Amino acid sequence: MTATKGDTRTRLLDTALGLFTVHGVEGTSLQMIADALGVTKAAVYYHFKTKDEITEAVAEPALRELSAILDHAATLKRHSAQVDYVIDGLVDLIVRNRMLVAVFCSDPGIARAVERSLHGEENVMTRLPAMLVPPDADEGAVVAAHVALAGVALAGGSPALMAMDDERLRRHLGDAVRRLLGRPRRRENLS
Amino acid sequence: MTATKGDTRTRLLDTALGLFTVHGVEGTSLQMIADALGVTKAAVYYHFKTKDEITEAVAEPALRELSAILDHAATLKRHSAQVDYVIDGLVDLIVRNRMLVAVFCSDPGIARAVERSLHGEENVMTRLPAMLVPPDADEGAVVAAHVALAGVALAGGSPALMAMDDERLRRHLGDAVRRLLGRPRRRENLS
DNA sequence: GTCTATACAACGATAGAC
DNA sequence: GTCTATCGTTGTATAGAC
Repeated sequence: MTATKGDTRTRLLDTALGLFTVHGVEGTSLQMIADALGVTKAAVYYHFKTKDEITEAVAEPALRELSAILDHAATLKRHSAQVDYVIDGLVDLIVRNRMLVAVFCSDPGIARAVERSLHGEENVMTRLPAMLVPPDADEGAVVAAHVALAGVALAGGSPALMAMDDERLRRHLGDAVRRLLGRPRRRENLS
Repeated sequence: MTATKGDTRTRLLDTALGLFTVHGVEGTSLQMIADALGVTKAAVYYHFKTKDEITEAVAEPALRELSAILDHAATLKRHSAQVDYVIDGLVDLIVRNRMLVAVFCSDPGIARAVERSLHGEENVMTRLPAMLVPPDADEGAVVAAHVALAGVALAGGSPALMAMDDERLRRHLGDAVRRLLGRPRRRENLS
């Protein structure tokens, strides 16, 4: 909203994300952000009332995208189509934001941000697993879904896999999730 | 070593773990630990030179156990036997330390501790995935192993699965990892 | 050896002047 | 919208009492 009002605010978020990826959220002080922007700590506080608000704002676009994926999946009729859509969307989202995911997965601040996530709706982190398991799923399937979600997020940001290019990582992660959920693998056109 | 020397030191670690599980590592100050023990901040500082040293010491027993599992697995001849042993041991270790895993997975301090992990040996976090994939594994298998490890650790500490009893969680997590690695499931005697 | 007292720089955060 | 000044608290550090 408010159209093109954010200039310094946008610069601030870009700078913060850059510093976060280098030093981590905890390792980045408001002073560092202010110095990098050429302003004072108090100037930063004008745009954001708290440090948590900054990390929240940095992560928001990705979370909003995830929420949109879930919303659209919910409109699909067949459950298998829903699962396919969510898997593809989630994997793509993670791969596209690798560094961001890597930084935020190992930081308690982002966990807080996700908990009271977007627009007060029901939490994204509870909608996700619920969407991946069929309505009549047994306990094992629920655990498998949690392993798949946690694993794909953390592995996607893993330093050991940073060298792999997006396309290959996307395919491998998708395969892993589908195997875990006991679903047939689709579109095996390449390789 | 040094036999039964640690009284306050042990109490301190117990207290710290308790506070960590409630407020998180970052949310627990040395002051809180000192107050809970009825001593001064400086007294805490006598036993540990830094806060990182405390989190490291709290996590050390579990990391040492994990290292022992890898050491013993390395002595087994068949690769499949190694994988089976590591999976069972890792899953059991995680389930037994659920809260600890949950707390430490979302904290950058523990990541630092794990990095320069135990006794200067080669890192546990690099030995683990290497042990799970066969020597001639393709790229997809490597990614799957990372997903399995990250997923089982994070899912094991997930609040959504806290209600599940140890035995069932252990079985489901083991099944998930084996399915992800494309291995046949063993000992399906119960259920 | 174990602790208290005290101090310090840096942190997140606030109030108010320009 | 940005500043200076200041607050309380944090992690870290030293000196010295018992």
